[in-house]
Amino acid sequence: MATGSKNSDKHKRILDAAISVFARNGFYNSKVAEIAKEAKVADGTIYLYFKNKDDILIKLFEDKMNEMIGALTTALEGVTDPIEKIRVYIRSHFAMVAANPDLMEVITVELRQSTKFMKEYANEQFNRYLKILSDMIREGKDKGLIRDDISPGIQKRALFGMMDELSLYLVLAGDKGKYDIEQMYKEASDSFIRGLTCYECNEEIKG
Amino acid sequence: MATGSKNSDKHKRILDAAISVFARNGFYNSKVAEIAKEAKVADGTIYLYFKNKDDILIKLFEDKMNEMIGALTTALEGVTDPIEKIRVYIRSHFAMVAANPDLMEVITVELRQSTKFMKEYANEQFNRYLKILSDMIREGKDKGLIRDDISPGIQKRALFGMMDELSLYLVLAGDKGKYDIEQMYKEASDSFIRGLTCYECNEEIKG
Amino acid sequence: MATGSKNSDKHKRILDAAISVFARNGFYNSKVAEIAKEAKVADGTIYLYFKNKDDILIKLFEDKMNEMIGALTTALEGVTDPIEKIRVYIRSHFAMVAANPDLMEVITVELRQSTKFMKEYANEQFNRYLKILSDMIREGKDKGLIRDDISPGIQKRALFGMMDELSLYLVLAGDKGKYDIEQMYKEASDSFIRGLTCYECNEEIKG
Amino acid sequence: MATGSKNSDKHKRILDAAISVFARNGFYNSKVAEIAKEAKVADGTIYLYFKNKDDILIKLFEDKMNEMIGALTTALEGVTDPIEKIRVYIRSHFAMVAANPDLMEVITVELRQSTKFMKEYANEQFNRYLKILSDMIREGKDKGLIRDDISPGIQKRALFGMMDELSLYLVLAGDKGKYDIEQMYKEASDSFIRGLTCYECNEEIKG
DNA sequence: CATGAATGAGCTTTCATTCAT
DNA sequence: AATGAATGAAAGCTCATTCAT
Repeated sequence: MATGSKNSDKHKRILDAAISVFARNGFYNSKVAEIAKEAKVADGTIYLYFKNKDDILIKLFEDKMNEMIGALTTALEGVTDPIEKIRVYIRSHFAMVAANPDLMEVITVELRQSTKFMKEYANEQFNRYLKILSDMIREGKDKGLIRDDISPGIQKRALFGMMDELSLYLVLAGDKGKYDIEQMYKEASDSFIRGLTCYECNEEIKG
Repeated sequence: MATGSKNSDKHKRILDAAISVFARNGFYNSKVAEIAKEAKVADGTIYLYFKNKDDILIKLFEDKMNEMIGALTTALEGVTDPIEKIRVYIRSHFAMVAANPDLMEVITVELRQSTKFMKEYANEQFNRYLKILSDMIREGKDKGLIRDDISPGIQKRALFGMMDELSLYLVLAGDKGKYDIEQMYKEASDSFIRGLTCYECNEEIKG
Repeated sequence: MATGSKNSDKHKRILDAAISVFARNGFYNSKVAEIAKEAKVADGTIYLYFKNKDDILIKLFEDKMNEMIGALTTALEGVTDPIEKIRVYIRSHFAMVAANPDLMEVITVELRQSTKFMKEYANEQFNRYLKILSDMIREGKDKGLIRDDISPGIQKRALFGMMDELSLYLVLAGDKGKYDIEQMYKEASDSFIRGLTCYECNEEIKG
Repeated sequence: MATGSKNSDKHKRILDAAISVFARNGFYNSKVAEIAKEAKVADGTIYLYFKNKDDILIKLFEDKMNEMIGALTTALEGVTDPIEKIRVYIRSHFAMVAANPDLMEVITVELRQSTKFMKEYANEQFNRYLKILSDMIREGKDKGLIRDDISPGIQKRALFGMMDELSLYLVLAGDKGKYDIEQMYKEASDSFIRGLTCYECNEEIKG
């Protein structure tokens, strides 16, 4: 009775198993039976909680994107400086990678496939996530901290693409990678922010 | 040579068909039979030119990555300024997207799936491609044009990730996108280069 | 008896639901869960009253065949003329169709499938039903009202087959049918009886 | 090379196997794999010739109904007397039963299930078949050989229903049946025709 | 070299049935 | 007796791959 999650326990177990299995094999090489086995439920049980195999992935994205948005929103609470917000985002994204490598691998690897596959579905959450990024940049522009000639709509994607690729590297390289998260955080945030902010560099670059 | 071209004709037709089919459906939802039909060859003929379905994707990457490396190398010929080289790369990458949207969609979308799937195979070409990027950055450092505290190994991925995500947007948005390639080129190159180069911004950022 | 009615209530509800569901989908396309839902009982409850899905159909036949035999017996009470008995049967059968189209659809459609499927089971009731028909015919022969060269064993099947097919038509055509029950009754009974009885026609037919 | 039916051989083998398997188990208890095994083809081969399991049954009906219509049409060639035509039909139907008991069992048993299941499909052939019967009866009326008060639309169904049920009995009883085909033919044709024709019986029946 | 009919392993999904509550 | 979540066997169908022609 302490845990009212008697049932939803299974929902979570299936989702966790799916993350692990998808990370190991990729979505298309994963078998529903393997997820069931890892979740310690019967094959059929999965279909009590999810419409079909696709639905597992979709719900996985919706769920986890929501969590990521929540975590990011929490991390940004009390941060007022837009530039600092960008740093907080980058740090928080890398922290996610360190804490949930399997999940991040799935999101990073499968979201691409799924950008098409899920055009109709989970993109909404993804767009909400991206919007947080463009909002930070837009706010920086409004406050005069970020250059006028910056387009938040382009830079949100540039930022996400950079983070996505660096995350993929971290996740796939595992412990064998040359770079640690701290170093990546520093370099990614410094250079990206410098790119958005420096007014002095103009002549140099254009000249 | 007369017959040689007859054969490679089919090889090329299969590869071109694969690009179109993979772009339309994704690798795992594409059927060998559909590729055969689009290439106007028999199903079995494909297995005279490729070991199996995976092999089509692998060879596709090797082939096209080689072409991209060649095109980029050609574009870089005569360019000596490392900073200018980065601009040339960005311009050339966007040009590829405009000229071969299907191909770029396949590479952009499937390379992720395949980074794992193809760990043993085509990565070699991909790494050669990435190395061109880190070489440009390292050269910039050596010439004092790029900051000392920049890691070419991290920045090559940051740069590729940014370009990959912007390309994906262009490719998926099609004509409906808000941004044109020219604008993206300008903004991506300016801000990325600014991020690598500006010495003056240090205090501002750190302070 | 108070609790007895509570129980048989569920038994009846399940049977009624089964009639409606089987009529709608056919036996093999009907789901136990759908019957349960329509009977407003839990899936598992069905297995307190029936051994399995097959058993529902078997009991349905036994039950309803019994009712039909009862109804027919009642209708025949006081009728002494064997020829009139045949008329009463035909009229009573069509009346069943009009009053319980779903039930008659199930019996008419599924009994075939089930003649095999139920070879061991419910045939007993069906044979009792058929026997009423042959008894009427035999009685007619004994009384000299029906021709000597008629085989009750064949004609009981001919009669049932005719009624079965006409019922099927009525049931499937619904309101859109061209013929009404009254007309069918008249034509079916007149011609069938004529076939059994006419002595004068012999030459004509044989000649 | 004599047999150009190299391929359609398989089509026929699958259909023949389906008849035998469906007759043995009924449609819904038959497995595609069992049909494949009996036809000595691979499971997948079936799907080169038929869209799905349902389609096998549908095509089976279309095919065999066509054959039956053809056989009946041939048998009727040169027969001018409508009454004789009815006899020819009855004889020809029983002959089909004797020659192809499995097929007739499938048609007889599954056509019911399928009257619903196939509402959209093969009914066309079935209706063509029925129409031959009503045409014979109508012709008899026109020539004054069949009573005025007979409805061809009702009697075609009565006739078919009678034949269908008698066939079912023959097919299911096998050799154990009490009646032989010759006897059934005589009794079914005599009494059915008497029912349609006798003018003299009127008073007797009505009175 | 080319074909495409044939193969059959393998996967998703369904659903009758069970059993802890 | 009643429930309904959970089970897992079973089967239809797909599609990469082969091979006789």
